[in-house]
This record gives sequence, C-alpha cells and structure tokens, in this order.
Amino acid sequence: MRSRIEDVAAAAGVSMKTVSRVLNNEPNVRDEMRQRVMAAVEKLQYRPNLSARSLAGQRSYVVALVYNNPSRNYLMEIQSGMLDACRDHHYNLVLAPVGSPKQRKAEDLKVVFEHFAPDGVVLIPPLTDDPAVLEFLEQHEVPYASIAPKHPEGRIGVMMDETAAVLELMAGLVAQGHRRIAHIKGPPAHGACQWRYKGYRDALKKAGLEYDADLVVQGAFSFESGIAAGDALLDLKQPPTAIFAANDDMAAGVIRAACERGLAVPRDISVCGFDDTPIARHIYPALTTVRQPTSEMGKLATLQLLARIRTADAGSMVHVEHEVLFRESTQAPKGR
Amino acid sequence: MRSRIEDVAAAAGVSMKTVSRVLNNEPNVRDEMRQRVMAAVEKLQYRPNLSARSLAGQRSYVVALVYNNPSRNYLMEIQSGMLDACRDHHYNLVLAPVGSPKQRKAEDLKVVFEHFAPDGVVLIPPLTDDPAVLEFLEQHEVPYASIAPKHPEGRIGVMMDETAAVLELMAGLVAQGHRRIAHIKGPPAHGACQWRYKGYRDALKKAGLEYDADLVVQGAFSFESGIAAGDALLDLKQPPTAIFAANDDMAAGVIRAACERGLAVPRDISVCGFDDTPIARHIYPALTTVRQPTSEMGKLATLQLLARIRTADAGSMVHVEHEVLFRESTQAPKGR
DNA sequence: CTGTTAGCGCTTTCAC
DNA sequence: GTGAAAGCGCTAACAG
Repeated sequence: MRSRIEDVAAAAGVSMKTVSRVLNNEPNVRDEMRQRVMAAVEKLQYRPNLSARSLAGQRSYVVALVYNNPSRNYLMEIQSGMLDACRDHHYNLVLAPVGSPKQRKAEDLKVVFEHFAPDGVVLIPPLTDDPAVLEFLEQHEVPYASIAPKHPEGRIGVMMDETAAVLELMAGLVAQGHRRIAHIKGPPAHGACQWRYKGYRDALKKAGLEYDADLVVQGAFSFESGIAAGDALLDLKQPPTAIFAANDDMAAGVIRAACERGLAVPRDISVCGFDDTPIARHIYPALTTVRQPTSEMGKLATLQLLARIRTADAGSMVHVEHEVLFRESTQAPKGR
Repeated sequence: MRSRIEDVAAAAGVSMKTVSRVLNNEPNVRDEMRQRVMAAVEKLQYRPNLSARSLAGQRSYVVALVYNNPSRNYLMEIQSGMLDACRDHHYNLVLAPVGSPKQRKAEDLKVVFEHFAPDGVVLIPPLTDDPAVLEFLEQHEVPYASIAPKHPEGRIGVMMDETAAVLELMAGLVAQGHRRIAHIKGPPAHGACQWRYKGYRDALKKAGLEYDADLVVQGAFSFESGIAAGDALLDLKQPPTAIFAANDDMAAGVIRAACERGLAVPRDISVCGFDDTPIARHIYPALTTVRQPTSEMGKLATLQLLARIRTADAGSMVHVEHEVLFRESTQAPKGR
C-alpha cells in the first residue's frame, strides 16, 4: 500500500502537520526538521494523495487548457509545452474544450470547474479574447494566463511580436522585387490576425507601396478558405506576384489553387504563410513562413500561471522571439 | 457555495446514502425515491465533488490516455474521440505521455497513477504493444483498452482490418495497370505496419505479381524517411510505377523526392499513403489513401474501457470500417 | 429497500 | 516552532 503522511510523520519522529508544512513549503519549520522529513519522504517514496489534498485544502494542483477550435497542430504544441511545465512543478493538466456541440461556453467551463476545480487556466486563441469566458473566469476569481491575446494590457501570459515578424517577412519579399503583394486575412476573432494585417500595411508603407484593397481578401484559416482566396486573387485583372497568407493552411490552399490552374510556385507566383506548422515543410514547394515557438509558448504561459497561482500579483506578459524562414515557395517575380 | 450531497438528501427527504445510491446507479432503490432524488439534484444543480468521491470510494472517474510519440494528428483525433465518450459518461480524461525525456515508461506511468489513480487507460500505438507498459498495467490490475494492437487476442479495444484495406487499395492500383508496385514499410514496433505489409504481399499474390525485395524499403513513418525511401526506389534501375507508403507523411516525402528530381505525380509515378491525415488533402496532388475513423476509434475504445471498468468481464475488441479513397496521386502508368 | 456510522488522507484551525 | 483535534464531501460497511 502507498505510504501516508502519518507514516512519514512517524518515520521522521514529528507530527503530521510538520510534514504537511514541509511539503507545502510553509514557514515556521526548523531546518533540521525539514531535513528529517525530506529524508523520510525519500525513504518511504511518499507521494501525497491528490484527492485528499484538494478535498482538505483549497488547491487542486490542476491547471486547465481551455480552448475552442484552434488548429490541431497548434493545440498539440501548446499542450505539449504545458505538460512539460506541469511535470516540472508537480501540477497536472486537464483539457477543457468548450462550446463544441451546443456553443455553451460558460456551461462547459462550469462542468470542468465542478469536476476538477482547476487552480488556474491557460487560454489560447481564438478563445483568449472571448468575453463569455473571460467574464466567467473573472467572476469566479480564477487566475488565468493568455496566449496571444488581442489586448495584452493587464494580462499575464505570452505573446510574440507578430507585426514585427510580418514586417520582416514582407521586407524579404520586397527585397526579392515584389511590388504587388496580396494578403489573405485570418478570422477577425483571432487576435493575432489584426497584428499580422497591421504588419502587412506597415510594411507596404515602409516600402513606399500603395495599399490596394483588391489585394486583401478575408480567409478563415482553413485550407479551403485558402483555395477560395487564392482563386479570387489569381482571377484579378492584375494579379499579385506574391501572396502572404495569415497562416500555413491557407497558404497551402493558395498553392493548390495555383497548381490547379497550371501555375508553378514560386516561378509564377510566390506564396508565404505563417506559423511553420508541419505542412509548411511537407508540401512542395516548402513554404516560406514565420516560425513561432508554440510549444515553448505553452510552457511559458503555464509558468506565468503557476507563479500567479502561488502569489496573487506574480506573473507577467512575456515575449518570445519569432524566426522568419525563407524557403522554396518565394522567389523574385518573373517579369524582373 | 456548491450544494453537497447532504443538501440534496434534505431537499428530497431521504438519507445521504440513498442519494449516493441513485447517483451511482446502484440497485435497491424504489423508483419513487429515485425520482425524488433526481428532482432535488436538478433543482439544486448538484454535482458530486470528484475529490471527495475518489477519496472515499475506489473509483476516480478518470481515464488516462497513455502514449509514447505517435503522429500528432493521430493523437489529436484519438484524444478528441475520447473526450466525447468521457463527456457522455461523466468521466474525465488525463494525458499520460510516457518515456518522453528519459525513457522511463513505467516510472512515468507510476507518477500519473499516484496523482490521478485513473480507473483505466487507453493505449495507442506504438505503445499498445509495449511490454513494460503492459506489465505495469497487469501488475497493478488496471483495466485497459488497446487501439490497433499487434496481438488482439484477449484484449479489449478497437481495431480496423488493415490488411483488407491494403488489399483493396492495391487492387485499385493493379486495376489501373500497375505491375511494379513498391512498398515503404512503417516502423516494426508499430503493430499496424505488419498488417499493412501483409496486405501488400497478399495483394501481390492475389494479382499474380511476383514479390521483389528491391521494391520494399523500410521507413520510419516520418516525412524525412519518406524522402529517403522515395529516393532509393526512384534510383532503382527498374523503378516502380507506383509506391504505396505505410502512412501519409511518408507518401508526402515520396512526392517531395519525385518533385525534386523533376518527376510529376501521378504522371510519372503514382503514390499512395495510409491514414487520411489532413496532409493527404492539403498537398498537391491530393493523396490516394485509406481513411480510418481515428476519432471514432478513440471513442469506441473508451466505451469498451468504461464497460470493463463497470463490469470485470465486459467490453470486447470491436472492429471499425475503413474507406479507400482514390484521389489525384494515382493513375494508370505511362507506358500503357 | 433504507438509514447510521465511521472513515478515505490531507489541511486547517487553534492551542501550546 | 510545533502538535492535537476537527473536518473537507463522499462512500463502505453494517444495521435495521
């Protein structure tokens, strides 16, 4: 049978409460006691019982990943980073998909909270900015960390300078000689998309190129929406020489659209995406894109959350570096 | 504050234990009592406290998904199916990646068990057949369901007739006129690969084609291994006219290898994969492949597991249907 | 068929 | 600084 706190107390010759104090890093324990307890814990291979702990105390040692319907790759990466952070801090991860069948986000959240009473949650786009979710969390006073929120002010979590990344990407296209560069926007609910769009406009201005509304179409982050957008752009009287899609899936759709009409990428049209998901490397030609350290972002967000759980005003909004990857799908335009 | 079982008992005018009986579907409760209790539960919005339940009882109402390093897409699908099943049965899912950094699978499992004491686990390839994991589970008498195990005898879970699927796929290639069909094998640790390989051999025999060892190369399920295998096959003095890769990622690698050397798919070489992961539809040309209902398999495996948790000899190995999808990456060979 | 009593293993008072 | 006792909300064993 598993050893209990009582056994550890007996082995160390102290009371249960002292053991509890040591385990929870509480003050008011002499160093010598601490050592004795640690030794006994080690010797008996003692691990606290989670259920008992959360029943008696107020903490559950669980954090939840709350999400709506992000890209599967993205979710996977975040999840894996969170698992890393959790493992290191003896925390545990539960998944909280919300609003799946009936769109009752707050209801779904409530169920998760009733079951697991997580000590905090990590939010990822496009849910990071969902009013219903935020309201629920504020109301229940649950600490949360946000990944790539639209409005980072006063939040803790992690984000990347997406605008700067796009600026860099666009500068590369301009350097290759592109003058007519189109943009496929992502869903507006997705905070990052507005930054990417801003980067696009800023880059045009910086390069002295005029903004042309015809060259900007709305996508939905899906492969299919990329095909539709690509078709629309390639049908223009004066088509662009390069297309910057707000994510890789849509960029893959554009490549499909181009191939279907006999155009070669990048010879006839340059294409680039964003995110560096696996598809970026797997399609032919390999996509020029922006890598964001997604898994690390999951980890960092979790660390900020754990800090805040421990101390009410700890944790901050941390920034991570991007990396622009020029690959095969972009080159100087033909006419040059 | 949340209502407790005591409140429900008071509201229904019965004892706590009766409420408990109703909630756990135990026998020996009059229908009238049951109704009264249910009404009170509804009225008070009562939800049992998980921690208290698992502390007092023997069940944790948690199932774990135990995995090693499957394809991310695959994992995602399984996970989503499991979440469905769990939600329907008031169970909860925890993730148990094992052997990640230091390859101590049993150790990692133990940690998960100490924290969550899951009532059962679902195993997915390539871990389904891992001796260390199976031994741990048997030893601790933990019910488990297996997805696509190498040796289904006596197991519960879910599997697909992979051999039949390959037979069907290969028959399609033969019907198109292919006579030199190559195969890229998946990692041997992965149970399904032996069934896919068997299907390949059986199909050759059935079509009256000779088995040629040069046409079979070993892959590792990765895109990169697909490139390498594709290069090897295309370098042959007498290259194949069609290549059947044991999964989609490797098939994508083959397409890359072909494109790099200026060959067109399917004009110069037909390629097909297995699994119908998103990449199959997203690359150009779209891959001929075999769809397996992965998400449903996650759900079904969980249902079998839950049945077994409830009753020691319930649950079985269920079979799901495949679907062969002929898309753009295969056509009749040139020479014909 | 139903209710009472005693814990599950831990943390929290509150004494010392 | 440390410890003893009293629950956290539920289920198990037993009594009715």
